[in-house]
Amino acid sequence: MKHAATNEAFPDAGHDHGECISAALAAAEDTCHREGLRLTPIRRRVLELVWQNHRPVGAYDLLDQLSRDGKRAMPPTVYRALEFLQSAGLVHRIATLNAFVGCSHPRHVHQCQFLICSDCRTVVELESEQIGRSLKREAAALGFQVRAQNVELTGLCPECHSTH
Amino acid sequence: MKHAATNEAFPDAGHDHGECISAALAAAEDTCHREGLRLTPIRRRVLELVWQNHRPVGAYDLLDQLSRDGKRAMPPTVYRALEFLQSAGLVHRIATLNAFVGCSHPRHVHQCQFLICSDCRTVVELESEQIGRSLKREAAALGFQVRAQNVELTGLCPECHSTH
DNA sequence: CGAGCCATTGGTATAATATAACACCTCATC
DNA sequence: GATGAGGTGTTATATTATACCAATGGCTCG
Repeated sequence: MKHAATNEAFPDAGHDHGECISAALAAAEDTCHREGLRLTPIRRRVLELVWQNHRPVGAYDLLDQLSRDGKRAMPPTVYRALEFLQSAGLVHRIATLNAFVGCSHPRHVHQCQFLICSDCRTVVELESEQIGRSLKREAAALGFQVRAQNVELTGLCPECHSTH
Repeated sequence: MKHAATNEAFPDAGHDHGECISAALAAAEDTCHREGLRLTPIRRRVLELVWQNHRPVGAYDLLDQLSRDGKRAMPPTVYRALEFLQSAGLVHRIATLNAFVGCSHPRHVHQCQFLICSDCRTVVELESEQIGRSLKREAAALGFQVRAQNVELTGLCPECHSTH
């Protein structure tokens, strides 16, 4: 899941995205095997479609694309696959967009923060332990016990920022 | 907007919620007057309904309650009021719940983090400058320019935490 | 083997959330 | 008294998500 020559977090236009996809699928096989989960054809296909780029995809977009595969699919099919993939940590839901992206760090549990470019819609997963801990700490100071974090930052990615 | 004798952030069951509501409405009058915005009867009423408690309310719940006022309301009415209130900083949208809460600190612009109790559904607005800055800083390190932050932490509030 | 069980999928229907588009009204201003 | 902007009423529809039931397929355990 290398992006161009630099080690920028943001995928540049020229990166080999096929590599992103195959890495994601390999990691998924891996994870599911390790955890005794079943990466069935539908689930695998949905994951592949989610990874078609680094932008969040809506469930109904996925549905259309699945249908184009030949067998017309119904909403529950997609939502079930997405639910599985989410619970397996392979896909994240972007709540502010009602859409889904592939998880960039599927091989380990993590708390992450999303950087969402409002221009090109690219999403990058920031993985700051420090922020995760700060949030927990500040919440704990009020007696609140955090179970799940959803952090979504909207703004401009380097590319879109520089061209405006 | 005092909550009981202690200075806990979490409203306890016994707090005088009428005071929360009237404080919120007063602050709204204030803000709108200062900024040249019109707090029309509908908008005021929606704000009042949003403040009926410290839990997020869905747009269609608000709609029902508005309708109970006598004049049956249609979705755009509520959504328009909510949009106005959000842009005036008087109401926040909780994306993970598709629901709305009154803003606890309407008198100044701020970045906030939501603590959402998954048990009693109470939402508290944490207002940590430090976290806001950390997020910006870490994003900036990747060349990302943050424009909006949406931070939602789900877990157990002190009350629900202690009774389980 | 075969009975029972559970996870997965297929499918219908519907729920829940949100917006587009257009008509009308009111008020401020020119 | 025309004009224009902001607000509201209303109809229709788009978008996102789930409830529910039937059928299938693989699995274990006796």
